[in-house]
This record gives sequence, structure tokens and C-alpha cells, in this order.
Amino acid sequence: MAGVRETKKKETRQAIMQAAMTLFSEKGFEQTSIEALAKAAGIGKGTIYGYFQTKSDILYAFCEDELECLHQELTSNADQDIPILQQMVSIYMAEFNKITENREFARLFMQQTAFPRDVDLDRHLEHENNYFKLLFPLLEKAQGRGELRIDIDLLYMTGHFYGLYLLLVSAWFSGRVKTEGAEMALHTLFRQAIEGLYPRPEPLSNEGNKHA
Amino acid sequence: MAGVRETKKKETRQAIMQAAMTLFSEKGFEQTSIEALAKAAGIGKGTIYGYFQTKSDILYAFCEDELECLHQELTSNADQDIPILQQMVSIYMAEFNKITENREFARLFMQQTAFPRDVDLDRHLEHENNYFKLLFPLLEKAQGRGELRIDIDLLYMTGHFYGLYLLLVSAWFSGRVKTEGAEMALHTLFRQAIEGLYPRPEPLSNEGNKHA
DNA sequence: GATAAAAGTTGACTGGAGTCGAAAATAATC
DNA sequence: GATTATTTTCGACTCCAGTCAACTTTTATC
Repeated sequence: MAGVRETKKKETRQAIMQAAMTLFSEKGFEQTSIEALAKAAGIGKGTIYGYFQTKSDILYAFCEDELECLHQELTSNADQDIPILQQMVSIYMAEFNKITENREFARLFMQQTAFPRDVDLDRHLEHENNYFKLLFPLLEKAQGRGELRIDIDLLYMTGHFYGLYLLLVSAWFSGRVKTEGAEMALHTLFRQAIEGLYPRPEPLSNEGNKHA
Repeated sequence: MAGVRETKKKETRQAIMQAAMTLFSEKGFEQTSIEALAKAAGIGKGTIYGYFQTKSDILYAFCEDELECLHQELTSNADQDIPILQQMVSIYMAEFNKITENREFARLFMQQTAFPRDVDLDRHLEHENNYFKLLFPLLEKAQGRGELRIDIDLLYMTGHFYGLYLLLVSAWFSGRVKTEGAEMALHTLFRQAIEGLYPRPEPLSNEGNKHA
């Protein structure tokens, strides 16, 4: 009966995550102790550390899962032929809306994502690569349509958009951007990125540059 | 003899910072306990909490001081008439080089700066405003010279550059950008921002766009 | 300069994150 | 199915950030 362990491991991991989300949401991350968490999951305190390295890791794993889900949806539903500006705004707004559902979660997740600990680098890079797999095809198609320059490395291209997304989230935390204003702000930033900060001799075609 | 207190307060604060920097650098932030820190500073443990709210705060205050210094220098030394691209690269590279001197410090500082706790918002906003006071005049001058669009809010303009700076630091943590390659990467990103991601009918004047 | 009020200092104490070695559960080997 | 090896679980334990009520020093008032 080989495999009892594997089954149990998955069950236990799930139980921890489940209990964590319930308690974290109810009482907050800081206010939930690992001991309480263990009790709620029906296991011993030490066991948790066989599944997660730190308390934050539990939250981080949860957020990662949620975003993974979101990306699946986005990939399948996306219309790859609308203007790239709209596509990018949609993708990052989906992420923004998901992430900002809970301020405390968002903070820990973003801190960890943008400036990861060295121990988490491998996991982090894998996560980033999933991102690229989602974005690269869209950007390439847009390049093919003549919407984006072809002399820019796709890594720099995605980086450019991601950097502006980081800014948006940062501005949300500092209160400069409210949830209601986020989409407009992001749209403005992305349009700026595409049009450039340098004055153009002639205005761009407006295709895809109008905010919905 | 009014003022004994104020003098002492400054001395004590300085003593804490001094001891902190020595110990944090020697043994690392995590490996230095508040108790050891207090001992080194020649005061009681509880006293530290009269000066700083948390352990991280001590480090953060130190970093902020250093950067404040750096900005003073930059402001006085800067040549406001060279191309804006070069100015921006200089300013942010100065910050980058300072910040990345110590990886552990950098991580805590950036996490706190980009995604601050709510308790620290006031201090954070003040810090940001100092930034604006440094950057706005430079950008305005550049607008005057016709190097930047005048139809973009300066807040969005600085935000744009700052977002790309965040990206650079994030990429440095993930190992995608090495210290040696940072300046080139930032230069590329900023040039992209200025030129735009959309293909131009005609190439821009090269003024200020060549990497040194 | 005696007294009262305010500000600052202190270390014993609390609560919780993370460790560790012993014990239990599972798998492998005969 | 008995025995050995390996993996997993466990909670008592350690360590430390942060609190707090008693205490000390400074300032204000007369």
C-alpha cells in the first residue's frame, strides 16, 4: 500500500492552508499564532514546519495559488487581438484587484515577491517564469501587429510594464491611488510607457489608447 | 539649565544608531538581539523603545539618514542642464549603489519603502515629498527644454521613473541584474520610457540617449 | 531649595516563532 | 509477519521582540 504518505501529506498541507485562511481572515495574520493554527488544523505545532518554512510562507503559498488560478483564467479567456494596452491593463488590474482584497496579505505578498529572501529565490524565479509564459506570446503578437517596437528585448518589455505595476501597488499602499482610481492610473502609466515621455512630432493613432 | 534632556536624547539616539550599525554589519540584522544592542549602547533594553518603535525601525532610520545625505550631495552637485536621461540615471544609480551595499539592509529598506506599514505612512509620505522636491525642478527644466512632454503630470512622470527603479532593484534581488550591469539596465529602461514602446516613424535625436 | 509634576529609564515579564530529539507511523527487506 | 530503515509527528524547550509598572532624573512652581 505504497502512497499512504503522499496522500496524507497533501491532505495535511491542505488542512494547514485551509485553517490558515480561515484564521488569518478572521483574526488577522499577526493575531493568529502558529499554535492556534496547528490546533485548528488538528496537528502538532512542529508539523507545520515540515510543510512551510515560516509563518509568512503559509500566506505566501496561498497567494501564489490564487494568482496561479487567476492566470489560468486569464490565459484561457484573453482575446489576444485587442490592443496590447488594453490587454496589459486587464491582466494587471485582475492581479491588482485580487491582491488588494486584503491589505495585510497584500503587503506581505508584495514585499516577498518584489524583494524576495535568498532562500526563496528558486521558487520566486519559477513563479516569474510562469509570468513570462503568459506575457511573452501576447507581446510578440503585438509586435507582429506593429503595436510594439521589435528592437526591445521581451524581458525589458515585460519588465517595463511590471515596474509600473509595482509603482501602482506602492502608490496604493501610500494612499496616493485609491482602489477606484487604480485602473485609470494604470491605464495612464501604460499609455505613457507606450507613447513615450518624449514629445512626439505627431500624435499617435488613438487605437487602444482611450480609457474605457 | 533647561535642555539637558534634549541633549541627552540626541546623544542616546546617536548611541543606539551607532551601536546598531556596528552590530548589524558585524553579525547581521537577525543575529543581533535588542538586548545586545542595548548593552553595546550602554542603556537598558526598554529605553530603545522610547526612540524606535521596532527593531527594523532602527535600520530603516539609518538608511533614511544615509539617503537624505546622498540627496543633499546630489542636489548641490547636479548639473541641471545635461539631458534628463543622464540626470535620472545618475540620481537613481547613486541611490542604487548606496542601497545595495548591504543586501540584508537593502531588502528590509525596500520592503518598507515600497510597501510601508500603515503606522509608518506619515513618515513615508514626508520622505516621498523630499524626493519630489529633488526631482520636480529637474523634470520641469527638461520640459522647458522640450525633452519631456508637458501634458504629463509630474507625479506620473516621477512615478514612471521610480517604478522602473523599483523594477531594477527587484531584478537585482532575483539575480537577473548584477551590480555591474545595473547602470546599463537602468539606462535602457529609462531610454525606453522616454522613447516609448511604440515604434516611432522616425528615430529620435540621439542627444543624451547614448550610454556612457 | 523644597515640592510637585512630567519625562525618561529600567529589567523582569509575556507571548509567540521556530528548534530539536524522542516517539510514532510507514515503508523496505528478509 | 518480524525486523530494520526511513520518514513524519509531536510538544516541551529556547530565544527574543516588545510591554509595563516601578523607579530615577529633570523641569516647573512656589
